[in-house]
Amino acid sequence: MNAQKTRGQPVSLPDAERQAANFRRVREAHQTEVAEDYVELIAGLIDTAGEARAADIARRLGVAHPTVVKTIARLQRDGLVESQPYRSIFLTGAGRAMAERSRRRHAIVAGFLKAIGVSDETAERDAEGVEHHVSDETLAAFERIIKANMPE
Amino acid sequence: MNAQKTRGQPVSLPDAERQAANFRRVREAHQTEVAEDYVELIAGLIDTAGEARAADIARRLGVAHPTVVKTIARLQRDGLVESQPYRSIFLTGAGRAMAERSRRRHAIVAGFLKAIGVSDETAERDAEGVEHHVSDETLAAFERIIKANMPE
DNA sequence: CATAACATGTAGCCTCGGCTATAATTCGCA
DNA sequence: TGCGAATTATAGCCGAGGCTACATGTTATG
Repeated sequence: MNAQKTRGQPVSLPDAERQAANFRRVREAHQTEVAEDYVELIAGLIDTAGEARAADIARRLGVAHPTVVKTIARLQRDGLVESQPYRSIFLTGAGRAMAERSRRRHAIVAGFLKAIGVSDETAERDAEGVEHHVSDETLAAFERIIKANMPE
Repeated sequence: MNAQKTRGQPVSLPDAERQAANFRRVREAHQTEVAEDYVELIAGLIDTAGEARAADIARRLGVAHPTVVKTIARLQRDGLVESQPYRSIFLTGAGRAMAERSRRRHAIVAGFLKAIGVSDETAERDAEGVEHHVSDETLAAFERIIKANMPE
């Protein structure tokens, strides 16, 4: 339990375990980041373009197409998308659900940043990175503030 | 230049390039995340415990020690830390500078979240993930709001 | 002062998410 | 209708960041 008896100072060591838990959470979040970005993008492409093609995804993400192909295979393995050789990509129910959640998060985070005076461009940029790391509690706080600043 | 002439719908395609740039930025940010976490943690350990040992870092991060050893080697290669076999770890000038920046970011993000009504625990948790993705502009907006909510 | 307990290092494995180069398909259009 | 161009797939590479198992140092203390 208490590991700092033999070497090193007593060190207070207030919350090593909690800190570790936080870092672990971030690492886990990072594992789903790519998936969230893909399904969100795929949903958007299906909406606006009628279908999601690997080449488009690669263009929008700024990566090479083989990267997309490999990632899509992973997403399919994980039950988020369906795809057959040389055909466009579809979302499964789980994929659509994840896309919806991501979309909502993204909109709230970006909207919030704009509401507190961040420029549109920066808001979009930062939202892309931040959206994967905000808890529901924080998201709710963001919504509250958006609403409060709205009616003016 | 315009790649959507032959196949696929015209698609409006408003800002594929900008979107790609945003994603690229997030990927780059992610490459420095681990480094930031390490130097920030090392700085903290040196301050509170007098020295930074690999075992402590592993405990605080919630990873196995070999992971820490390997990462420290990378950080040393990149000029952020100094370490010799079986001795504790030191920050270089660059490492200290990065640690300072990270610490400041972390404090601002966490403080901001608390200021808008997020619980302390959640604020700390979310700050850990969010801090790596907020631009200076957003950070400034956060500070403004902290200050505005302070004097009450 | 010897040794057990703990810290550190090494070897070797894995997955993810990038890449380039090359092969295979599909589709638009002449 | 058939061919060339664009798209998609495959092979094989890389580094980051995880892990376990095992080897080697260090140190506290009996």
